[in-house]
Amino acid sequence: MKWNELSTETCSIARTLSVIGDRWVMLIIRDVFLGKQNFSEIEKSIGIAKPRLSERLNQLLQQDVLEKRIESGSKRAKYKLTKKGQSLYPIIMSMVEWGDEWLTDEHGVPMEYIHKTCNKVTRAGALCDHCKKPIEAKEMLPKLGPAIINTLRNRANKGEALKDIKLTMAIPKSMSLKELDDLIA
Amino acid sequence: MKWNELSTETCSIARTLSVIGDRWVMLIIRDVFLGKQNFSEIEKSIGIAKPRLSERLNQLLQQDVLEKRIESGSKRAKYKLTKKGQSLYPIIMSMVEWGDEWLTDEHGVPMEYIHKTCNKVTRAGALCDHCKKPIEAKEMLPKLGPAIINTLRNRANKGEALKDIKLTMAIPKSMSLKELDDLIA
DNA sequence: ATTAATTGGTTTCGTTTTGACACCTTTTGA
DNA sequence: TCAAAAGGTGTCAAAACGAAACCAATTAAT
Repeated sequence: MKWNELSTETCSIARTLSVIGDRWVMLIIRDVFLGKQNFSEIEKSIGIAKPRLSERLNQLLQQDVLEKRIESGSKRAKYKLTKKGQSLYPIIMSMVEWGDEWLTDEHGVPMEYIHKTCNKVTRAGALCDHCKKPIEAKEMLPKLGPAIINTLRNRANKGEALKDIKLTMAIPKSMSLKELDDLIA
Repeated sequence: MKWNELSTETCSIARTLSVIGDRWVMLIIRDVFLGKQNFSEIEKSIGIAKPRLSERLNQLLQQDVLEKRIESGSKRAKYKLTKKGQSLYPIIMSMVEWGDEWLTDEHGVPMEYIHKTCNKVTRAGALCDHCKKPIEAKEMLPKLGPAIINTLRNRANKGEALKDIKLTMAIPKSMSLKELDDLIA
């Protein structure tokens, strides 16, 4: 698969990676969250080559993750997060969480975050939005959604064998061909 | 900055990206979560070039994210997630969440997930582990942790100007030089 | 038991992406 | 008013990449 085909996959992980699955993008987003919103601030902070930073910023503008805004009293633009960009925050925080847990050395964690709402040093947990209990892989039952069923059906109608489709898509291995067959019938 | 310097940054996001901040790694992890744990299954499912898959798998073995296990009755090894690998699940789910929200087309979401604990179709939310309320960027107050203070102090002791250190690190822009100075004193 | 197909790679090679650096124009600060 | 910094673009060599050929070990089919 090529880089630009990622965004057309019927998989939310692949689609998300088509936006942020790159060496630099998440570091840029991090900096913008931290308030570093000019070209050079970001460049110096993460040590990225200028042509690369330029490319990435334009890409993020086009994908509506960042927007360029000129504030009054200045002629220079700042890069700000759009709503879409702001909602990358849970991804950022789950990365912080994982890094804090698995990649911390004897000096302790790099940063702490105080949740102003409850005034405590907080770790963002992936909690179920219904029962508020922690979500773990083995407690989740993946179920094919409408988009993937639609894609399966289209490809089967074009004469592709179900087992070949299954091999090339992000479908739980545990799903049998019969189950898939019933779903697209 | 070069790719291999990422892991030594005093930033949990950068450190996490040194493991998963690559075109392919997260797709491999996704497949292993879905039960696709052989070389060819993964290869076919994500359409990665073989030498690349080989590289990435070895990298993940070395980083203790995956382990190679031979199950009884077979001579072929499977790639399984270690504890460290399993705890990438919140990152995966927050990516699913973002993709579902921002990159879904008219056919609806690719997959749904049922939380067996409460038996509902669930979305993983980033909730405060204290008050269980959603965490948003503007509700969080970043505070320098022990590791970053230690790094600041070391570099300042080597004669580097505080403002130059600040520029090259992931420190909130809002923090003044005076505040930093007090912290490392 | 023999053979064919599949698995899990490695090697080679041409193409693409990257980082470093020089260069340029516009904006800002002194 | 002049110098420095900001915010880029163009060039080029080095690194990373995908496609394809190849191979030994394992598994499946006969």
